[in-house]
Amino acid sequence: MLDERKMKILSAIIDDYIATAEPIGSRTIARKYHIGISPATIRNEMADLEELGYLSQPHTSAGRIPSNKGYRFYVDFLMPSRKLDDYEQSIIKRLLKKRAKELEELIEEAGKVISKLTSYTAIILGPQLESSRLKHVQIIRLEEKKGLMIIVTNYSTVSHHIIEIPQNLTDSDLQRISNALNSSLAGKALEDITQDVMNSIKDDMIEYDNVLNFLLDLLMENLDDTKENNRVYASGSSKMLEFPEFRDVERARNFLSLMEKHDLIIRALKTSCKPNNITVTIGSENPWSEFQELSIVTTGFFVEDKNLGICGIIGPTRMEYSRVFSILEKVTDYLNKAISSLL
Amino acid sequence: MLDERKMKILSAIIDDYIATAEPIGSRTIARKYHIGISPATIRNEMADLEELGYLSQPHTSAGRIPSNKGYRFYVDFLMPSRKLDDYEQSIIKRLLKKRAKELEELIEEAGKVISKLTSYTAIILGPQLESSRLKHVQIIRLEEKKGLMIIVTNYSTVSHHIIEIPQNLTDSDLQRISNALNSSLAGKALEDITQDVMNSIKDDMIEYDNVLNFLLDLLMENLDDTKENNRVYASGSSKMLEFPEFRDVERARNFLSLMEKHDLIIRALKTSCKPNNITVTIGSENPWSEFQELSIVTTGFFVEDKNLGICGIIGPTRMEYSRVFSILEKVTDYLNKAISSLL
DNA sequence: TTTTAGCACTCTCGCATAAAGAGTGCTAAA
DNA sequence: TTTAGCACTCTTTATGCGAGAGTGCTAAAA
Repeated sequence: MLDERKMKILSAIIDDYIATAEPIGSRTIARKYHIGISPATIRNEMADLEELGYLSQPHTSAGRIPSNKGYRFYVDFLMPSRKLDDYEQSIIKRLLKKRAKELEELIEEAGKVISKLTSYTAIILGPQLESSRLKHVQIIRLEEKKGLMIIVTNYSTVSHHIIEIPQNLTDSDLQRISNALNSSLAGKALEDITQDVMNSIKDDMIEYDNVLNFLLDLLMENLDDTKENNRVYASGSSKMLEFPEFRDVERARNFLSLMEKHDLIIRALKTSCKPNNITVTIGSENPWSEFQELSIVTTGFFVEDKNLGICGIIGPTRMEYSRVFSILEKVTDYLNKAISSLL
Repeated sequence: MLDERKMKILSAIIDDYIATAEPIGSRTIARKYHIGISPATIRNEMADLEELGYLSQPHTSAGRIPSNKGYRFYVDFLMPSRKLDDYEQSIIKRLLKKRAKELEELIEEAGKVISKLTSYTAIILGPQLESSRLKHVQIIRLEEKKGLMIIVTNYSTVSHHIIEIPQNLTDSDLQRISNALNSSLAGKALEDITQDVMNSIKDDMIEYDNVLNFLLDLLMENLDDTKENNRVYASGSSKMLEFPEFRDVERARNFLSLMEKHDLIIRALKTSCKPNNITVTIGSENPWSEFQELSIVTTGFFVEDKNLGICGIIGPTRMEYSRVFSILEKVTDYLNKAISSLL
């Protein structure tokens, strides 16, 4: 563990580097942060901190910048906790006031708020509907052979699928089948609706034997679609180009094309996130090379204590962690409230 | 009008500039394109072309680059028409094979194909549902006071809205109201469903007088929502950073943040597009300053001769117009077919 | 009259050199 | 243990210079 003075110096260096993106020298520390020791002493301490792996030097005669280990120590022990200012408060509060009617809207809105307030890229994953319960399923006829299968969950998400209707079914058949499906499936968690459950329905409705297989298979398929609706809401990626980290076009391009690879993002966020806490993955802590120079901050959002999705922020490792934490915390807090008031 | 030789030279310069992004000198023209005259003569012609406004010079001792007027002339008169190669053909054909079940999917897919093949940003606007016909409307109860209103058009688009259901309505009331709405509204174009039409329904169903107003207002509102579903599908904007035009981060940032301003994009595309032709708006031909350095190529896509939306490409003014035209033409051609086979 | 060769001129780009500035590490004194 | 002093390193910025590319003009050739 570092002693008091080293921590003070490390903290000052990281704060300054986050603010300026320039390597920090001993003189700067002595001048700006009044620790009461001379640059020479600070230099010695800095050499120690470098040897311990918390700092590094871009070249011999430059100042120091934090290493990933340095950021990690900062986030875990040094980072000041921070209150939201009035502006941030008011923007976040509006989230709850918007009174969105559907979950997706709300989630998208939350993403926009996060990217607006932090200037980093907001990523939201979800809603993950495995643990949601089926509220309603209905088949409506549109044409002779074409129908609409509608699946509503208790989280107020609706998904619809255009399906083919077997020839010989009348409207009242469809209604009866819908009713039967509802009475046996409504209230069940999506993840619990397995092939077995489906089979037991078949036994109850032997009258429709010939067509039911077909419809149940369709329903199963559509439920799967609904479940794995792992949508990625990304917002504010163009703002990232304002950071000096992306002054190099090649880097900017890499970042932007990474943002278009939703599978990589989903994997990285899921790996990073422990839903109940706010977690940070700093640079090379992330196992995939695409994220080496980036940090990911994530936390889960919930409904009825079930993890519904992940709120995340992707930015350069030189990130204003303190600000990001405070904002992300508050936004998910409000998002949780907004979601439960939606149901 | 330009004489034969000037056109040859202008054409050579623009072709070369589109390929290399470097100013072209008289020697290059003489060497690469065998027009059979010496650099000195070409120089004279180039000076003329500059005076006429078709070319410009970045600085005194540089080669020439095309002006907007030059590009315009090129697109209107000089541009070679071009056949698609096998690769392009096969990618586009897959569009039709995909057999998407819904219009939105299809449109999104078309956007991806365009951006993949051109490397420019694809923008698709639509579907515009004003002229679509209502195929089905239904209200389903989800809870005591909560229901789902579903609107299906003859273009197979589905939109749903969670609504509040007046207390005193039974399920069979809902069904009866749904039926009544269907029989009086189904088959009508969305744009023809006006307040007057709604009022005449009220007359037919005086029994529900007290709640009907409320539901009809909701329906009206939701129909409006459905109509103005002016979604922007943008795809491939990160690829644009590969072009030397965006080697400057500031420009790249401007471009990317423009791509996030969907209202500006909608306005620009709508202004630019004459649905029945493929149209180009080059640089400052676009009235809004944000697009000064960009060109927009657009064309409409249709269903049953009704304009359903706009397919467009946004790229630097130094765009491979010939390639873009051929691809855009073919994609909308296939898109039109795919849409009509969807119905 | 049109085309071309020749040539002086202009401007950019790359490169080397130099000076300035920032910061370090080491040594020796406080 | 801390600090002042100093030599040293490395980057950044400015400057100058030559090479290269391209032009416009003039005068000769076709």
